[in-house]
Amino acid sequence: MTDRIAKVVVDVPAQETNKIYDYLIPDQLLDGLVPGMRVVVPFGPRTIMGYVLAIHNHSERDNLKELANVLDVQPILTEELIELGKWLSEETMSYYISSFQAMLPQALKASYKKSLHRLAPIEQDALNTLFDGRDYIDALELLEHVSLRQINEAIKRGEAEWDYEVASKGKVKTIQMVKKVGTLDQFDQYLADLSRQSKKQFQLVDYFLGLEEAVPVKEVLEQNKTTKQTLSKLEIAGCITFFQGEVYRDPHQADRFTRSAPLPLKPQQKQALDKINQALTAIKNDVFLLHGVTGSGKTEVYLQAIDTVIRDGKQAIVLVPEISLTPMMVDRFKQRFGDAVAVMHSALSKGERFDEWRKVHRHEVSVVVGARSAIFAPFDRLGLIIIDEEHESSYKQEDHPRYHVREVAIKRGEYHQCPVVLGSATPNLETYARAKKGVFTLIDMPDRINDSVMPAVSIQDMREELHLGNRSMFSGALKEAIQARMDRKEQIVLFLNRRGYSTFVMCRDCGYVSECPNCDISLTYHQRHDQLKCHYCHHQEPMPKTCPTCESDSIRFFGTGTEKVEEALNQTFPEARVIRMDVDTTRKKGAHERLLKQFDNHQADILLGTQMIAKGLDFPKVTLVGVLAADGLLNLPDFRASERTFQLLTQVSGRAGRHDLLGEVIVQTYTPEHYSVELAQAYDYQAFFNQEMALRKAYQYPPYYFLTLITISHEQLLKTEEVARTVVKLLRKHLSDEAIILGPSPSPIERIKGRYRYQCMIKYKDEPNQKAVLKKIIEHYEPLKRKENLSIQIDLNPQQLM
DNA sequence: AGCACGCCGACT
DNA sequence: GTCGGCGTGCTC
Repeated sequence: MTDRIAKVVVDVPAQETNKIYDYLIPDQLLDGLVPGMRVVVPFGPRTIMGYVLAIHNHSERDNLKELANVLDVQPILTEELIELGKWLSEETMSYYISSFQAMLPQALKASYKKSLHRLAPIEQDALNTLFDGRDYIDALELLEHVSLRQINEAIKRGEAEWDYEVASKGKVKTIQMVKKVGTLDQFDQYLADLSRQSKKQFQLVDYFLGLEEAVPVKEVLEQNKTTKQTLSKLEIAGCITFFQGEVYRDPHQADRFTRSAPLPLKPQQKQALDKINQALTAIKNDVFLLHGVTGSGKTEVYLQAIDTVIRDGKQAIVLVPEISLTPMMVDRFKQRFGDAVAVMHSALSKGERFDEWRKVHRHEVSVVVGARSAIFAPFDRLGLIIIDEEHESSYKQEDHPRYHVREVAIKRGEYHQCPVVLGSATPNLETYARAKKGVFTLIDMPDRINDSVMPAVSIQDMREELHLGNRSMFSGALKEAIQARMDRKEQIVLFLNRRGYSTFVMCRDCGYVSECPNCDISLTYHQRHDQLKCHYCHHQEPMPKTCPTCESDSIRFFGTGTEKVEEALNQTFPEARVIRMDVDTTRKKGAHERLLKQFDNHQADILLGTQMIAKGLDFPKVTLVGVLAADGLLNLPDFRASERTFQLLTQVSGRAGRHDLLGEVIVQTYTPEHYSVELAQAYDYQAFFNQEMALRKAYQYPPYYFLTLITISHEQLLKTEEVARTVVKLLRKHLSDEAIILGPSPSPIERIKGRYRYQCMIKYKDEPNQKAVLKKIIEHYEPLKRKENLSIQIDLNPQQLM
């Protein structure tokens, strides 16, 4: 007997439905249905989408319903990805459906349409006339006009029924194509019948006789300067045929890339490549940490390792942080591997993303370069996974499933027995610790390939500047350095980790600070629109002219954002051309690229920006990098603050003097004696690692302890507190005595979007019970979750403690 | 998450 | 008496 039970995960993201359902496979679908396909299934009174995880020959239950339909011709998940999805759900405590959705492009999500289907004339006149010649009415439209009762009565009388339509969201783009189908005889016959005036027809016959493959109709018309009407004559004669052909929305279509050849390698690059190649030939799933300073030539090592992989007939995934997925980076891969590369990043439209994904799915490419989600590329012969800038926080997904791409990469590496390469100048502390322990293989690349030295970093103590009477945001040294670059026609990059104009607005008379009504956070002034904005819930309000409480007019801006720096730059250096780059100036599609190109063409002298300019940029004429306030990150309530500061300062310094001109870095700070500032100045990763590890050990943080962060939120403060307290109590009771449970305490931002937030943290070394306990707690609060909109979020190995 | 069922108060 | 509010339970 054939297997006819499909094991299905249904598209309902809820605790109670987070299980695998059994369906009977009807005869007509039996042929060709395989695991990994999307299906349409009846679920209660409606019809929804689901993923087939397996096909079995028996079920624990009887009275199974039948599958309604199949949405795919080919499976969209491989056996490996099905297992990976299940693992991901368990690992992150997410629903199965959420994991599978996260692994696939948006375009493969289901779209649902509910409508009323008229089967016979309806007694109820109002309802009947509403149909007005149609047989289906959309449910939303329907309910605007008639009551549910009337509809239900019609259904009961058998005059109508609900119809649930399930379709895939994304569309495959097609264009009209034409190809030759006629025989030579047919063409001859056609020519014989033509009148001598039909010049275009003769031309077209000629054209098609010399053509073997299909061509877009548009192209034929353009090339022959004719019209569809004329072309159709040949179709009627049976010489050619029209059809809809699939095409890719290719965002890089217009670009022609000159292919690049592998560059000669320096000894340290050769050594690194050799080690990776060894693992490639041995088919071993080693994890390498490529610790190489900025400019050490990591990318060329990646490129050449991938080359080996491709020549073996295998495939490679390259992950880069979203922010550094710049055209420059993409071009480098396109130049080396041409059409063998698919690119996936968030700047693509949903359709474009879908098409890049389909290239991978059909194995038309061997390399994917992309941001986080590209780790799920449906390759079947994976030979290598590379994660560049592995310390980047964007590799952790911050909503369900809360996965870290590094862990997924290692999992896939195990399955395919392929190496994973993590690259960084400032590795994540946990990664480096694993490398030192020998879990990962450490490869050092300490030298810059062009033998240039790292730029000198000088620290400016802003407290001293203040004592000297300098109340501006530029230290004397920075001001001088900027002026010098301006005089020499060189370029400058300035970095400030805060957008907007001011960080907060305060009344000098009464101390009033404008705060967001929904979030416990002060509002940021944005000069451009003269508005106060909340960066968390996007609330905005006009800037008050006088203090709302005491009506004094001494309401002032405090703190500094990029807008204010821009203004100050224009005042201090009136001749300087400044480009400001932050979320506010790059919101529009393509703005990011445009601004960078402008700067590259030296249409500006100063590039001023937030985090987004810290990575991957490489401009030959930049000889000065200024960090306006290194303390911005340092004072955040997060145990990783020092690490982030060190990483940021090092990354930013790497932007200066990468070429023949000597670079200089100036870091302004109020805490010059902080070790992450001092050691970044000395480019001493080792010392930083040692010092930070000692602190992590003393304060019981990763990598010495694992963390779990639980955030409870609710509209009422009291309820939030109460639940948080109970959660902690339950954890204390059910976890081992070795687990350290902190809290509950208000989250660093106690209220966001009108909801109070409390958190507690578990620090542990080995807690095999933890997930089961957490699951129990979640289940216990399930009713309250539905009834009062309570939310309990669990983040295993959190990267952000906010 | 929907959706049905069922129980209660507010109306013609 | 009927309409519609929402609390409860189920979905192979």
